[in-house]
Amino acid sequence: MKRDFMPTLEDVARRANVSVSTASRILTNDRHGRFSSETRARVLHASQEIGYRPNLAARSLISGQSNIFAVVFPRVIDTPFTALMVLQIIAGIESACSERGYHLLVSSPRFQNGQFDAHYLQLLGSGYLDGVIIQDENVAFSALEPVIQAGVPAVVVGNREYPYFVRGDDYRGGSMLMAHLLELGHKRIGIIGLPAGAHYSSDLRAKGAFDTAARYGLPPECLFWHDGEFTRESALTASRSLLDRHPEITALMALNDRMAIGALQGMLQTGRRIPEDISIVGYDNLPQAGESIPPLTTIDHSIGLWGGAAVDMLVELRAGGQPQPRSMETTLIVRGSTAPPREGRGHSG
Amino acid sequence: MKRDFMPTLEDVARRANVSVSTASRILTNDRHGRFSSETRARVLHASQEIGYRPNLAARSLISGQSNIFAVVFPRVIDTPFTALMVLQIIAGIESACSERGYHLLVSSPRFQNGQFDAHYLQLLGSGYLDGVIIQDENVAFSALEPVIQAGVPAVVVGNREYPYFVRGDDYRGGSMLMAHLLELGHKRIGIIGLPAGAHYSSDLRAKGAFDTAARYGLPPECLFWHDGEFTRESALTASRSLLDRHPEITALMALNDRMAIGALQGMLQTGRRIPEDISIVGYDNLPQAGESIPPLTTIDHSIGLWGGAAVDMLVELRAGGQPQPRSMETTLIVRGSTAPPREGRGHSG
DNA sequence: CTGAAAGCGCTTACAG
DNA sequence: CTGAAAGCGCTTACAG
Repeated sequence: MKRDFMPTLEDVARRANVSVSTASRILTNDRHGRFSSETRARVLHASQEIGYRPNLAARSLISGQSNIFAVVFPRVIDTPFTALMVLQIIAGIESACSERGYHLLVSSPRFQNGQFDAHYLQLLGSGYLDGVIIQDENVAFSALEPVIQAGVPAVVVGNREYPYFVRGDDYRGGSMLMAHLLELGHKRIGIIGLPAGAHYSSDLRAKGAFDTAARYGLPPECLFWHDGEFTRESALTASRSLLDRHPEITALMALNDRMAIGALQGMLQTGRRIPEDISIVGYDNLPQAGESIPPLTTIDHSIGLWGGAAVDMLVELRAGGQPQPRSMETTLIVRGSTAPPREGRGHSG
Repeated sequence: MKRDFMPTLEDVARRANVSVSTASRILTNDRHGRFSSETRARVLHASQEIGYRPNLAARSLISGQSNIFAVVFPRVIDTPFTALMVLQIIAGIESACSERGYHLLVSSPRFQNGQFDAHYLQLLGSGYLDGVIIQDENVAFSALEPVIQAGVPAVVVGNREYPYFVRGDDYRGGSMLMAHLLELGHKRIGIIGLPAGAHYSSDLRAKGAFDTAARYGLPPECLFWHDGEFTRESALTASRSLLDRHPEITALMALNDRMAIGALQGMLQTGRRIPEDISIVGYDNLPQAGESIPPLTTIDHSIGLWGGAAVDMLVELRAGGQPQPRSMETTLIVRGSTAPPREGRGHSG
């Protein structure tokens, strides 16, 4: 099953007429011993000639390091690999890993019967992983817990509590969105987010929004909540039912871009125009947010930079350091999906 | 750096009062020896108690198997990890791997200075990989080549020539799209695809389309080609310039859905209505194709099933079998983006 | 500056 | 049915 002939260190050594130790030291740039440049050249040359590649399993077994990081996105609320948000992050991680000489494994563990699948647990305990970058937003259970138990260095992406994290400022993002709508003059606002208490980031964004409404003097009865599932479909439905029940709403705040796009489509289906009849805002600033018609007002929290930051932290962690957690820049991006409410609307309930 | 205390087989053996060999055999379900159910129970129990997880590096070193597959999408024409098409495939592969007990590594090698990056080559020669699922559509150079050289079992996804593949029928897909437009009555058709001779699948789709036009008696001068890059942006521009130069065009065929969506947006920007003023078709049947307004007429080639099929083939290959390559079902999905040309249009040039 | 040797944690003939 | 031993391909003290 194995490739017919894979040259080993011994082959290199023999060919270069040195011991295996010497070959190993030269090939790994060991600071031990200053080999004559002649020896060094011989080894390098021999290695080249026979196409030597170190066996990573052997190296890993002896050194306790695999040069493999894993990115884990639990399969729960969401189907991770088709969510653009997740992809943006993975793309950044893959680039950074590749630049720094790490390989990247992807894992999307399932949670059932009170625990994560055995395959995931086996991976964590296998010694294969030098580190894990993990999104762990579900309040009800933690995919990070088994990582900690296994003693694998971890960096969290998002809002679960952990000393090493990369995240945006979700509270502030929610705040900015609400402030933007209020300053445009909206007075009846629908909000679509995950059920309260389920998801760290969604909760924070919502809290930022509610607190800000209060600060601006808008009573809670003027905010209309509808549960969503972070998917386009869920918000398509949610937006329609929200406006069926509360036609006085003049602005819709979706707690991610995917839902904002769903809401936009839902509103178009009812014949409303965006932003003339209703304003819509999202969160994440996915590429898609700029491509919808009209383009979405949303929050940018620099997700393209998360992957690189997370990998850097993991590398530092492995080197025995205590990396600073990273709160990424979070800004409001105003585009065409928001405008003041039409005259005579939004001012009385 | 390694977890402080990782129990080994020896720990299990000691605790269960058996030899390491016995512990190993029981834990790996070796058919060698029929252990007394009492011994078996003791070992299983001990293993449970101390939370034993096999060290995969050791296992891999001795067995020559890692239980790791890699999915590789070269970073060339495209930025793989944000293309939904790629993601659909990866999602399928990840599920299938997880079900069958394999871990999944992702790699997106860069091609420069006439070869792929060292990191990729090192991975292939490392002995870490039990198999590779690879997309290798670029005519100019091959990411599959080094895989073969390294002796790693491979399955190709798409149209590069190789005995083990999973793909749709791109020639037939291109054919069906063209036939659909011609039967609606279109006589001046724009086509946006990758530059001829660059990309296997794009070329086949184009060839299917051109051949079919000829078969229907439409002269080649009535087909207007514009190079694209498989991205939304490229088609947004391409569609506009195509119609600037050839306003007689009544239908646009984009060789993937992403470009079809770009074309749709490009046409909307010029004030055209879809499908009244111009019909648009895509390829792939991504979820997004059904969500645009109007939804896209496109080709479905079952990409959700590709991952599972590819993993199955790899598993069979590793078992010494000769898996049948798979041509996946390829069908025309007619939606709202196509209609007959308006009266008096498309009939004279 | 270089080498012989031990050992990482497993699996698997080989004996019994 | 069970165990002692060799060995997978490396790295790294320990000697010289």
